[in-house]
Amino acid sequence: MAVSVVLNGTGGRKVTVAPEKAERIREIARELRYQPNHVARTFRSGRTAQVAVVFQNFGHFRSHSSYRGDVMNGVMDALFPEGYTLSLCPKLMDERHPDAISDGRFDGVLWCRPDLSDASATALQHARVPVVMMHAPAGTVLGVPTFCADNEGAMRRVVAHLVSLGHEKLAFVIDPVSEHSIEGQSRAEALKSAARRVGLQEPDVIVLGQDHRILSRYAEPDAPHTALVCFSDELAGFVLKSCEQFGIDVPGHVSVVGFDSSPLCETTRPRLTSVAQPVERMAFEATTHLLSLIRAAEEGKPSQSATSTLYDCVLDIRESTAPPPAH
Amino acid sequence: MAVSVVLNGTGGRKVTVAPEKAERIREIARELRYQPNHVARTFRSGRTAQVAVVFQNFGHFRSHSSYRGDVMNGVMDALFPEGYTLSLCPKLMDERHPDAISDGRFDGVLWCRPDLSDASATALQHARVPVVMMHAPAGTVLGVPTFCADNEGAMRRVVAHLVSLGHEKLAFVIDPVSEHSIEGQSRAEALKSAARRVGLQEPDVIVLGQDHRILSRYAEPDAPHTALVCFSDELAGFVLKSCEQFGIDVPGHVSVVGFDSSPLCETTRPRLTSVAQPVERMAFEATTHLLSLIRAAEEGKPSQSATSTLYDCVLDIRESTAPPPAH
DNA sequence: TTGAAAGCGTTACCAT
DNA sequence: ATGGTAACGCTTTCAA
Repeated sequence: MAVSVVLNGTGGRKVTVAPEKAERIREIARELRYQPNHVARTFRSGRTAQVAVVFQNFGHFRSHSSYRGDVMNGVMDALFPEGYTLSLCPKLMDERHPDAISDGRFDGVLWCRPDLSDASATALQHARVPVVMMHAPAGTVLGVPTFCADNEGAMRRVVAHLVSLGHEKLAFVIDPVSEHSIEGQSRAEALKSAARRVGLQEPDVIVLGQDHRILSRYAEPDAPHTALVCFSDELAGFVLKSCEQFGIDVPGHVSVVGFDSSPLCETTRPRLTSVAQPVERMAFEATTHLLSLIRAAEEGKPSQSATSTLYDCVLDIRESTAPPPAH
Repeated sequence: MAVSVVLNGTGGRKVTVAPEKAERIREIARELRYQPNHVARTFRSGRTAQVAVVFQNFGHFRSHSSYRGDVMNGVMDALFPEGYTLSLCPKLMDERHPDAISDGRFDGVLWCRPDLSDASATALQHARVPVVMMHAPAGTVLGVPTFCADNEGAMRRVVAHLVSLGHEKLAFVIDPVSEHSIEGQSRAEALKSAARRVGLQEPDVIVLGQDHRILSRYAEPDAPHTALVCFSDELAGFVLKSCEQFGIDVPGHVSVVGFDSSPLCETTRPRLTSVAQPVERMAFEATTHLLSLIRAAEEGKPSQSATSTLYDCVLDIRESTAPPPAH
């Protein structure tokens, strides 16, 4: 009816309403406290103006990590000025409902969860809405653009720093959960390849579960490694704590490097040297790209081939790295 | 049709379908990659299974404060197991669209934004969905339940701590934005009343904008106050920085107390004594209550009178408080 | 310029 | 047991 035209400015822009009638409509609407029903409009138009964000390791982000906050800041900065709503949906977080992606609720999905199962991968690939991934290398899922830290470059910087201090025997430390994630594999490989580049022996990969006794040997002069490069700051934090318990001096006996350069790094003793990914910027640009894909899809444009973007990481050098012990 | 019954288990539970037909339906659905349209179901049922959270001072939460993360953790812990989706909506964050609350998209709203304008207050009161507020004293908006820190109790603890150290001249420090918020007023009043209780002179209220020169006098022996109780950790952090610039020793010349006991408190020099609110628990319980209101409304139960819950705060004593300087 | 009608996908109800 | 029909609120198209 005319009401729709007057109040919501729609109506194929071919319809005009007499000014006085329009005024009367507005008045009555005010009187009745009329609110256009957003769900009905969404239903009719097929446009939800809503974007979902899916996080990895959901429970883990209760820690002091600022990761989730950084992602959300970037996402909101991209979404809100464009009028999009951000949605965190339990079904999407749960591996068991992978095709909730395409249930019509979301115009697009930002998938920050490289630990994907086969079912999720299939669902992502067949999603009826645009999807963008963070923290996954190019081509992880066919047709899905990726925004990822340059793990190779990051590990080259880590190795350069450690080598400049005199280290030769490195190890990569990872937790059993992340071990099988794409990002975990990618960082482990990147460290190995960076070490190879400078002629170092290949770093070992240490999977560190509940039992940290393996760390106890690092006080001894014949320790197998003098520097531990950790998958995350959180893990590095646990390593520091265990070292303290075992009477191992960091960085005197062994150097420790984290990943993310979160606020946690400033609170540990010693303060933690760590790789900084520009998480907020990655999230912002990934989301912006997602919006452009959404608009293209709405205008019926053919989907372009998937792009992939790598982000340079810097090494924030703090106090947990130093020359290895002299023999 | 039968399809609805078979695939979505609905259909007034009076309808039955022959097993073989049901199987055929399922098969075809699989073949077509059929996905029930969630928007249509929402439209039809009027139930969105979506709850909105509205934050205060949106821009401010880019800081190291863990506030927003704490709230979100509590909210998600309450929502996700019940299958509700969390939504952050730019319209709700924006004062100009207050009645987006009732546009049908949300089954309920958690309003963490005591800095409300008159328009928002009216919108909250007339909302067609249940609303719950955090950080606002009882009765802030008629009919809206509140979940709030016990500012009175918190300030009594702060005063007790400072008095035990020997302080007599206190001030409340607040930024110009928070000054007019309900929570700002409430904490200022709470400090005054706590001081009065123990026979201290009434604390001054210092509104601290960009210009911190007013702090320079605290190095002098006749400084008007020996302890500054700040509205937030963030503000306290700025105070610490300015003090350092002016050569004022904290806690030697003046003691500083924050509010929130966020991770920031561990990173400042000296580490910041601060009041801890159980933000995550508050958010969890507020959200749980919201869900119960939503269910009651769905079942057509009359709305109960609004409850209000106060949360005990503890004082985390760190390094920024000490006895006042001897004259 | 205005009004009437169809349809989006789902589900509840009521005839068969 | 089965399947047809109407309705949710909105927007667009078409006819008056």
